[in-house]
Amino acid sequence: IVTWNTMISGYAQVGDMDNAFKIFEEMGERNIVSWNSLIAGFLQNGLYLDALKSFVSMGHEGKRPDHSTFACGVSACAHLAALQVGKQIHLSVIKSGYVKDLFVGNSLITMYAKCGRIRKAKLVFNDIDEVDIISWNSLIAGYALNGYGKEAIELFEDMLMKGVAPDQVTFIGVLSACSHAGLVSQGLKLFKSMTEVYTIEPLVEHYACIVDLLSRAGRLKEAFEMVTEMKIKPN
RNA sequence: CUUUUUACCAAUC
Repeated sequence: IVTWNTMISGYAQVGDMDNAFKIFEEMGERNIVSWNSLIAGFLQNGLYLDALKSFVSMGHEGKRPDHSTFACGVSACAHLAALQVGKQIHLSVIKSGYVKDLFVGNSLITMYAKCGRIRKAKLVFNDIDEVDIISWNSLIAGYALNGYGKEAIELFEDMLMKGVAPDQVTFIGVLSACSHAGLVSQGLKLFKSMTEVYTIEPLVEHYACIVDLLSRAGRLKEAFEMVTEMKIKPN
């Protein structure tokens, strides 16, 4: 079974979900990891509906999801903005006792945030005993997505005060928040601190946030200069 | 052997 499972995730990692699924169907006996590998594979390849369908099929076959399955199922709902299904899965998470799992908690934050339920996302965050960088990043990105620039920055500052070191994903979140909320000088300041204080090399995503920030503010000349002068190849 | 967070644009809701 382990060999078959490894093949499923191997195919998934190279983006070949047709063969991953073929292997899954052909194997005689499956365990929870077989299902998780398939569902995670769909998720990683952007096939969210297939991920969710597989999550449901698994239940129909009488298999109980574990923390990984739930994290993936909730994440699929997040990407699909499937709030009703997401809430249902949240209920079964509670019933099955996986509500304390960080991976599950973090995916719930994202799910509620992507469904526009930012207050609920914050509640889930607050309910987690020991949040990690992913929890912070998830909620910050959630605020950004929903246009709450000030809150995103406040959360970022809370994070720093708790001694958590931001990473590149954190900055994608805060910079995107600044762009959506029109916080131009804040955004530029954060971008500067990212490289100078936190010594994080900007990715194309960070430049995109700044170009977006400047462009939305009507500062097209500076936006253009940012594109032409950026250290990496623009996409 | 499997898990959660990651920008812009367009489309959809």
